[in-house]
Amino acid sequence: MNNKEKLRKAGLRPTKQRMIIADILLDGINRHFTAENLQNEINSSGNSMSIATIYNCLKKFRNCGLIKQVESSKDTAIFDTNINQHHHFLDEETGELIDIENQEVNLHKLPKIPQGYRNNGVEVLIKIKKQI
Amino acid sequence: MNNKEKLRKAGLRPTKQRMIIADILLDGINRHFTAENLQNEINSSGNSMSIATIYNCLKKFRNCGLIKQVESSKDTAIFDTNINQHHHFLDEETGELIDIENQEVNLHKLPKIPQGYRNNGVEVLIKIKKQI
DNA sequence: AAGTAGTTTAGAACGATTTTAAAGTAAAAA
DNA sequence: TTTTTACTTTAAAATCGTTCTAAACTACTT
Repeated sequence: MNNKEKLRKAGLRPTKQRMIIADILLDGINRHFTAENLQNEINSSGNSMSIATIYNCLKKFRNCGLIKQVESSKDTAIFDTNINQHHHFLDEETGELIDIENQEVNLHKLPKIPQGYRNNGVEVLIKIKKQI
Repeated sequence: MNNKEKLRKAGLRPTKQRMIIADILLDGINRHFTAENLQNEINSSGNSMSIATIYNCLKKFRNCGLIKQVESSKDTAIFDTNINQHHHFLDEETGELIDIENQEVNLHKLPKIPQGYRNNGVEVLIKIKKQI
């Protein structure tokens, strides 16, 4: 399925700007990035667009499940092109994130989901620190 | 150990402002809060201080391990008085966090920590969604 | 071809957090 | 003690990521 079809399927009108972003993000390669990182990639690709459009697009893509947003207490939002359930190492000092494939973690026992809720995904974060 | 001793032990000068905050936070009760929540509690206790002091103090307390900061992509930093390793349910729609005791989760298999790093704590986040 | 609903844009606005630099305070030294 | 020193607090300004605004534009439908 090409990117135009992916956007249509997600209910998003495939505008010029969204296609530029889709061509960068939806290439099957897993990566973490911020809105600013993406803006730089857009510019390097010879295109340009308003930062508001980039934020709008990231929010739409995320809400449609085309990308994920990583849970992180950094001051800048971090997005992830890996939309499969997976986990992360986090170096809290640098903010660096490293993917952990889902099968690398075995969650043997999980607590009961609170009454009236359903499980919507599990994320394991292993905080790591550089050894001296 | 009283709060003055706790601050001293953490290498923090027990100033009037830090004692006010310690008296609110270090009472052994587990809770999640933002800087603004804390300011409201300070005000309700008949005290007051600059918001800059509150942020400075939260950062110092966190760096000393007296409190934790929760990994969350919300736009407001969330702190946690529960400093033991534990986990959370997160309702992504409301931002509500619910504690999960460490023994409620059994991490059977963990990936190898990257070369040159050491494990600095594991946090499991179970995202939950209200059922319709 | 015309209509309409959704999208992009630059720039203003926003809100959480940090910085500034001056005044204040706790601890250490004399 | 008193003096000195280093640390802390403060209000206000600044910063920075992100969102809003409202006007211009564009994709799709009729």
